Amino acid sequence: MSDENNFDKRLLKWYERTKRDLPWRNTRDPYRIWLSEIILQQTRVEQGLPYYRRFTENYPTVHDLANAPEDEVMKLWEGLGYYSRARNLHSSAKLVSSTMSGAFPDSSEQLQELKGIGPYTANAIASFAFDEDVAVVDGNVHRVLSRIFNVSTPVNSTKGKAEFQALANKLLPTGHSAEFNQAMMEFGALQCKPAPDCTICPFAEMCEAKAQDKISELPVKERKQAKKMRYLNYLMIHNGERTLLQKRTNKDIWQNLHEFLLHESSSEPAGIEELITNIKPLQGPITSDFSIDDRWSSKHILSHQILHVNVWIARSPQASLGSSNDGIFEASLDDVVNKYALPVVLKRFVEEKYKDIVSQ
DNA sequence: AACACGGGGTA
DNA sequence: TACCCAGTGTT
Repeated sequence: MSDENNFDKRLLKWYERTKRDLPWRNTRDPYRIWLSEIILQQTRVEQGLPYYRRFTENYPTVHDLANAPEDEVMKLWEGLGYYSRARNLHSSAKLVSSTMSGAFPDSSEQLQELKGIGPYTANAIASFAFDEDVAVVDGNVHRVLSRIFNVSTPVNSTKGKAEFQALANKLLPTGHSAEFNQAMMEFGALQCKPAPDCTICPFAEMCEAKAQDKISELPVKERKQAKKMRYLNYLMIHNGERTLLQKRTNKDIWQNLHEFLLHESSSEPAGIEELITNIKPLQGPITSDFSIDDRWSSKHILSHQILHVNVWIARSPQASLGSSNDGIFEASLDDVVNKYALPVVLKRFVEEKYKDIVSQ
């Protein structure tokens, strides 16, 4: 139909007039495009931009990233969230650097075999770096297509995923996937926003959702997930110079990030005694000779849970704090700030309290 | 198909 | 508060 035939021309015209100058649009290097796409998963351009600059500066090539220590990669990712992205990034960099001698797969299908690359990212890299005729479908594309063509199939259903992908592929002009995909996402990000100004929209007169006054109802997304309440109670034992630290390894939030000795509970702990009872190594190789200096509390609201974070600051007079075979180790306070990646809430704690602790 | 996974911006 | 963001991996 004619509306659909004109769609790409109208979109590209808008794009040429409105597009932002973003660094990953000025390269064809698959490595940099891949890096930008991983960073931008579920992340706004403005938030991801400084991280992209940091990574390309520290790791100009995939080999540089592959050869970096994992703790260093996690530290560069600190504060960006969804930390499995950083682990998969590093893991895939090693694979590409070694077994593929630095050359990324050049098709969407093969790209999806890499950890951290799903349908969206594979199509993005394949189109931006290799001009493959595959359409990207992300949150922006859902908004744009559901509204202009009045598609109310839930975007996160199996049927919806197939439908939006097929529609986007149909609209894509052969041989121009890179520009078209950039334009679709830019249009969703700048014009067809969750609460858009339709008075300046180039599709206003052909937009089916606008004609039916259904802009605010589209796209349709099925939701669930109630917020969970968690109490993370930390004991920070230090001697003014070093402190005890451990790395999170469970299938849970903050995997591979560092934290102090932890006792998690489902309600506010009775007191420090509860921590001392429940943190196992305290009965063993960790020194029990300490005094509580201070207590710091903070409520951290995440998308799917509310974290009550309590930190008891304990000073030990002993030169050695002890350690154990439970992955607990001594780290200098300097390294806690500069070397190890911490969850944002603990990073905030350190920033607030670091000077107090070292000056005692 | 349903969940888990972060942190920050916006209305 | 609720929703959203250049989504992916696991169960």
